[in-house]
Amino acid sequence: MHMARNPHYTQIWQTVCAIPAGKVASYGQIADLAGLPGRARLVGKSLGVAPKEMNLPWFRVLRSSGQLAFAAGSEQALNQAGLLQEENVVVLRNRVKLAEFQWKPTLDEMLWKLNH
DNA sequence: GGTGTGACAACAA
DNA sequence: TTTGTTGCCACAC
Repeated sequence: MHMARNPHYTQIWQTVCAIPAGKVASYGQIADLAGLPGRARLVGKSLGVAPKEMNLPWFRVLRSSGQLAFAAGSEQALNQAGLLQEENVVVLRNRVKLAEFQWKPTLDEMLWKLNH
């Protein structure tokens, strides 16, 4: 019997869904919260393959620097910046000020996941 | 099963 | 600040 190669995508998607509107998280932070420390790149990949119907708040996931993952001025970056600004997240020069907008999950927000 | 590739992170200049 | 290097690991060929 071999497991269906479930590469933790659902775990990652769940975690991304938990980011509240108006807040952002880094790829590494999502990986950590999903129980996959050091797998930030897997987070990016899993967002890339996530079904659109899932309506994931993918745009709330940024680099650890606060930079958007897409190149400044690219269509994707402008789209992401627009979605963030709809939530009153300020994007300047393709970057979000993490000190102001980074999600800091409370203990019960983290425990919520365990009840799944 | 070897090789190249990421929507990354940390660090060095 | 910006750019390059390296570590990382699951996945697609």
